[in-house]
Amino acid sequence: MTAGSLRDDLKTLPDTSPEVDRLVTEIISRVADKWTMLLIEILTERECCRFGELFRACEGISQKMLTQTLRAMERDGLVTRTVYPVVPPKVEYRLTDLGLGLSKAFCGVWHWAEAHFEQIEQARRDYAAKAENE
Amino acid sequence: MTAGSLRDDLKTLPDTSPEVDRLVTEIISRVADKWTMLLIEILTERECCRFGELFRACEGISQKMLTQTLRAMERDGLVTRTVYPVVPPKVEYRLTDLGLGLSKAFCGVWHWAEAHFEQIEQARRDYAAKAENE
DNA sequence: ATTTATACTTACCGAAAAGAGAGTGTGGAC
DNA sequence: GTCCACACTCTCTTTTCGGTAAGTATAAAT
Repeated sequence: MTAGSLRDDLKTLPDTSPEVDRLVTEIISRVADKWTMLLIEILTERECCRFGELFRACEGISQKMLTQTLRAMERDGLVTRTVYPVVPPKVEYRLTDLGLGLSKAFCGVWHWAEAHFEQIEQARRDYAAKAENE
Repeated sequence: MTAGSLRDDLKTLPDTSPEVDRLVTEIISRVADKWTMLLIEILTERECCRFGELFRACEGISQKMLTQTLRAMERDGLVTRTVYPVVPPKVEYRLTDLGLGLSKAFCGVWHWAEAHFEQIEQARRDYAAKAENE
């Protein structure tokens, strides 16, 4: 496929109002951050997770960020948070249908990134090499 | 479609190594920011743009951010930057095939967001209302 | 001689995000 | 009585982000 024909395909997408554009952009950048995506991935695979489980699965995250990210996802209707009134506390998270839909939509980007990350790394090396020769 | 069957679909995706996971996550969060997405959209529509044109099309952006974002995109191989040695300077940007591929992959997310932003806003209202009653 | 156009680059500053690490509540095991 | 488990929550510090505004280079137009 050439750049030209691919672009023609893309051009046929429906135009949207600038207002919707802004909303959509805001939602995407809200949702397309590192931890949110990782959590969506984990919750897609595991169905239902406790806080500590997510904490261990999401290596590198701090408790603070995990709480914050989960709260934002709950607020946006992507996950449900179920608290069991027991001691020690037990809280379960799972994706809603909305969250699963997003997970599916992201698959395209995920696949693209998987298929092309070597190209990107090569581009970065080329760029660095070019910069060095100047 | 139920949550269960949708999840089953998603589960059939190939597993990837944690290393690739990290790379892919890094690339996506690199690429999924507000300005990069907007620029990809504009360049998908307009094919070829000068700096000033992008500056005007991307309302709200500062010159600094525009330069920075374009440089990052160039570094990642998403756009080409062509400098014409004339005065006043003339520089043209256009998406590479890699950039167009990303544009296409993001369409899915874009469509999802377009189709569901009202649901998200409703979820946010519900969440705010619930928080207020406590 | 001065202004204009273009595409930056640089310096500075405040705001916002994020990490580290300690603290909290409570019931049951020891 | 003490400790542990779990899911936070709070504070403090560091890092990063992003905006403003000024500066640069140069040829042509006035």
